[in-house]
Amino acid sequence: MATSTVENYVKQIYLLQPQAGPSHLVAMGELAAALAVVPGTATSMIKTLAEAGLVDYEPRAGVRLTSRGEKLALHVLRRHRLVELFLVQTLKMDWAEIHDEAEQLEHVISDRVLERIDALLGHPTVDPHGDVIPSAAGSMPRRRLVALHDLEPGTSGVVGRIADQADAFLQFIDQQELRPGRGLEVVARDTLGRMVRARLDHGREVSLGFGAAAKIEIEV
Amino acid sequence: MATSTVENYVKQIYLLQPQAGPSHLVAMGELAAALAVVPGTATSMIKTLAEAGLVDYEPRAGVRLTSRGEKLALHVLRRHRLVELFLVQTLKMDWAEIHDEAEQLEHVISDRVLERIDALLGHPTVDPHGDVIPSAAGSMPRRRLVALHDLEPGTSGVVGRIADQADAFLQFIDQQELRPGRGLEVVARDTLGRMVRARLDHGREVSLGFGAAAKIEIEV
DNA sequence: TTCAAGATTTTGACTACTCAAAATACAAAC
DNA sequence: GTTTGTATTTTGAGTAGTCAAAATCTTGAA
Repeated sequence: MATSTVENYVKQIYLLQPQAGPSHLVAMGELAAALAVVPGTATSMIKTLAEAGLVDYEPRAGVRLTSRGEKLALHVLRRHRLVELFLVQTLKMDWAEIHDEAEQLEHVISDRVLERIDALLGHPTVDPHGDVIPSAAGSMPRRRLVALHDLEPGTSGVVGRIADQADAFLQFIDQQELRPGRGLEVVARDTLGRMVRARLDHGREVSLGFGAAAKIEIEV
Repeated sequence: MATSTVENYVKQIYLLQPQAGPSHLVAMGELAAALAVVPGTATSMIKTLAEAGLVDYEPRAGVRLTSRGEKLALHVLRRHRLVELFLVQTLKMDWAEIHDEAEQLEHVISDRVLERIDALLGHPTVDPHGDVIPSAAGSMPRRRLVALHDLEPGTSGVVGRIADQADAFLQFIDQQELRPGRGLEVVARDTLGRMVRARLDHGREVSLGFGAAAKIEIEV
């Protein structure tokens, strides 16, 4: 059985993966910082995880989860998010104090207890922060995502996925403040000029060509 | 903060103390067996606990909790028993499977979460096995309980505690409808045949060997 | 009083982490 | 093409807990 430490490592890699470049490799420094250990510790621990088949490790480049590693990460995330919801919903705890509690509990909740909590809460799909709760089978439920350039004006939604891993494009997305999680509403769409205009949830507006908008997937 | 291991040691010493002689010293061998470690491990660990002021250690004689140790033990026991009740009552888990779960959870439940659970359950005083739940302040009322096989025919009382957490035994108790709270009257007792017969408060009668009856403690 | 049996302690070694600090690789700038 | 700065890896050491097996006590019987 995986120790808490192992679970924390794979979980953290999973969470950092989206921010990683097109290689999907999480840098050692970033990982170490996120886990609050010195870089050398992360290096040696990652070697152990690689032995165990949970990650692919490319020295001096970074780490990436194997499918087994990802499965474990999703399992931990499921526990974490169900526990958070449980703390808020059943135990009426304060929104702000649940994260650290869940951080501890996520490592000792058995499958049996977890499924009881899941049932008690009515098989929820999102946690209090709006993060999707992975399914018991160990996969994230599929979300219905629509490319931004396919949305009619007036439609609103939340950025769910960026379907292009190129460095430059991701930097552009960052600059435009279009990272996943950002809410927006389409205000104009010109099929002949092949461009779309959206107002972000904090008021700012952005214009994009269809070529770029096609790669931005929205949860309507 | 005490590690899980430290908490387990003090809890176990607390639980073994009543069976200890008038010296109140728990023998190393017993402690080691209860914790499923080799005796040498217990010895070295106990020295650490003595350093920390949680136990008084008399080499080659045994250990005894200091008042600080007892306070910690009661705190762990409170967590364990509230969690057990919570698992049965709120999560509707099976009587027999809760002990091991609670064994894990008792070490990661914060005071904040614990008090929420306590409130949710309505500040209960006993757990599903009939064991008294120590108060938040760390006090535990002693009850006068008598083993069922020591009761004279004609005596009546209420099942107060099941002194055996083994799965199979708990399932047996369930089948025999002898859970804590059940009223009964001893109708026959055969010291030579080593068995006892009792009529339950809903009319049914059960017969038990002394071996089993010894684990059923009655509040007269 | 001596001795064997049983319990206890000591010793040495191992696992799973961790840090501090020195060594090394790499990319970017000159 | 060398240098410099930063990220990464290596090395050596420490902590908490554990086991196996040898050494040592204690006790009760002969």
